[in-house]
Amino acid sequence: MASYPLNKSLSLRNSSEIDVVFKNGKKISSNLISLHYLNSGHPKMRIAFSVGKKSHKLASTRNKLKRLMKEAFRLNAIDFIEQHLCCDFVFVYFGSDKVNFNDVEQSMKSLLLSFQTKNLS
RNA sequence: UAUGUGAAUCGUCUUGUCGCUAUUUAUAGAGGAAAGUCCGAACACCACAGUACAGCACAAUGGCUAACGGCCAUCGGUCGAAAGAUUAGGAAAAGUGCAACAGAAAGAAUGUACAGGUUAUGCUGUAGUGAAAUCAUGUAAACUCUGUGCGGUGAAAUGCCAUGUAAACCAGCUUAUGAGAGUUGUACGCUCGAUGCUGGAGGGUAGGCAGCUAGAGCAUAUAGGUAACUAUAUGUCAAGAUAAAUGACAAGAGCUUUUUAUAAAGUACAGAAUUCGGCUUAUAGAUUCACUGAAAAG
Repeated sequence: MASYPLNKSLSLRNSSEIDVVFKNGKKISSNLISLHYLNSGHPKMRIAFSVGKKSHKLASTRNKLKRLMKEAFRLNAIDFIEQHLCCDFVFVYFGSDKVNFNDVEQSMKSLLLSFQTKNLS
């Protein structure tokens, strides 16, 4: 199974830029995850993952959910990355604490699909 | 033996595929609590830290430690049949406050009954309530007193680089006879000192590097000590991220529960953020050692 590496250069790190995405960007959501995105004019696309502190109090569960999202994105986003979009993406998880990887992956797939169709039309 | 008590340890593992972070490109990569941020330090800056008051903490005796409000030992109190557990354990003849219920009354009080005594009252004794009833007593996890200790801030410290017209503009006040600033609550003292303070209107940054992982380090052995702990020798280097790496999937094994040897379900608490020593709280399950001998059973 081929997949695309997801390293430090692709991640969106600056907190103020993430705030900008939340404020001015558009939003799509599936059953577990929502995606905020903004055409930023930055040469590379950049991605961040976020889990709310209010809904998930323990740091370890937040950590786990972020990793699950990351993995789901990494395994399913090959076509997505090859388009070389100049966008910033922020994925926000709002589901419950107890999920397995398959659920997250399904949700991520449907989210990416809906983004594609919206973007093409 | 079960049960009980105490101390200590572990807290899933292996293989494959795909990935993440660091850099030496080959290796390494989350805990016993990484948590709470409750104490004590290292380190940094402010007079390498001053004085007085205020404030805070602690409190049997002896020891350990870099230090402590921590730990160890012993004595006393309380609980337990025992092994053991637990203990904010100085002072009430300096003063103030408080003392449920009961009781006339818990101190600006002194009632009732009986007896004694007296001309009579005051007075004396006994009874009853209560933990305590008259030179009161108890209480300091009430104020207080005594003794001892304590300067502040906290890696968002601090230093350097970059960016920004940034010492821009307007009004008022003040000023080397000292404005004002400096990290102790107040007063003093000390240091710096005109690039000052207040208001208005307007604009911009909030990024990087160091600090940042060799340390009161870890393991083993020997010696001293009842112990906490200390000394010596040998070996060893073991995460360094910053919207924050340490992951996902598949297969197998282990453990627990249910069950019919198949099989099914479960496998805690929880995620480093400058670094150490403690305390407190959360925790499925497993292991080892020492000790006790009440009731009940053999």
